[in-house]
Amino acid sequence: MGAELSVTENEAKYLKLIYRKQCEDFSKVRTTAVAKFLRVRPATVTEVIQNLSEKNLLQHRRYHGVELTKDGIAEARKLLRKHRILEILFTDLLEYDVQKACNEASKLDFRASRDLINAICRAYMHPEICPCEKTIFSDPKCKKKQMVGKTG
Amino acid sequence: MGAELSVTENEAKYLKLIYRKQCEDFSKVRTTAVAKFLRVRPATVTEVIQNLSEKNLLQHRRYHGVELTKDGIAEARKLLRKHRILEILFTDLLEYDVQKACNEASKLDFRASRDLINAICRAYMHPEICPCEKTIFSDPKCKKKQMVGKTG
DNA sequence: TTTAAATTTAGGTAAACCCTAAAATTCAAC
DNA sequence: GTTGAATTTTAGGGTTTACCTAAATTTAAA
Repeated sequence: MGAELSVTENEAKYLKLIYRKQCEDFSKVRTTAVAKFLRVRPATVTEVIQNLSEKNLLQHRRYHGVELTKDGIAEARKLLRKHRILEILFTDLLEYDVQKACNEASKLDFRASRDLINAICRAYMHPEICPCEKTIFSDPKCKKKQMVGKTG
Repeated sequence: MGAELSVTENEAKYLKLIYRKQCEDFSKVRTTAVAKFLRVRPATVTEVIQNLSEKNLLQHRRYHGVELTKDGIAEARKLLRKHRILEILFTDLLEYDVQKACNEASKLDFRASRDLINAICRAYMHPEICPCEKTIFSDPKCKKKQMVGKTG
């Protein structure tokens, strides 16, 4: 819970990847696999993992892999929420296919403000799954549109 | 025309600013004014200007200000097209006010792909002015939607 | 012509990412 | 159990980006 240091865009990329592998695919996160996927050297992956660990977003047992902390999971979900809401926008409004939508969303998700994402979420009636069927995490600050006039 | 080096996000910010001041407001671009606006020191502005000059995006006469080159103007317009198309999206779909739309667009414009912008452009029927009444530069690759079936 | 304001140069710092080479560790096959 | 291949980590660098301060330099207005 310590004063959380900010995450860079690159670190965010690792966080999303780790979350998806670990929490959604239930597979082990291997340094070499991550390195291959991101086209960097294993030593680079270790370094980033150590940085994320210093920011208390994951725990790292040398040679034994990583585990996201509570904060790490929360951060990853915030990022994936943004990512997936953007995917909804791109498939819906622009008729992009899933792959293309995911690609574009990856370029923008980190930069998109929480407010912007919530506005898009509202415009699309608070979707609960993204085009690839993954769950879109909710944001307590994302309010449904106010009804005007009497209810019923 | 030389093999154009890529522009960083920060340099893109300067380019947009310089274009707006010089080509749209017809006012002189002063180092100190830019520094004040971007909250950096004048020496920093000079440095960035020198980098843009090395990339052939503007000409710099020491102590006498800058002038965008053909390439610089083209690059600035590409960026401002992206910025303004995003503004259209945010004011239209999300009912953002001009100020808010501009803010959010500034965070994303540099990262948004040409293809994405053109898809949004199409979805909004190829708008020609942005919410702040500035012109949206056109992209020759941005095709109108194909009509299906017979015309007329 | 002087001098205040604006601009540029010189010489830094820090952070973000990435690398290679070498060392440490794991684990699976003997 | 030992060993050796594969994996992972450490150590020590490198580059780029983006900033800064302090000291020149240049401009332009009084």
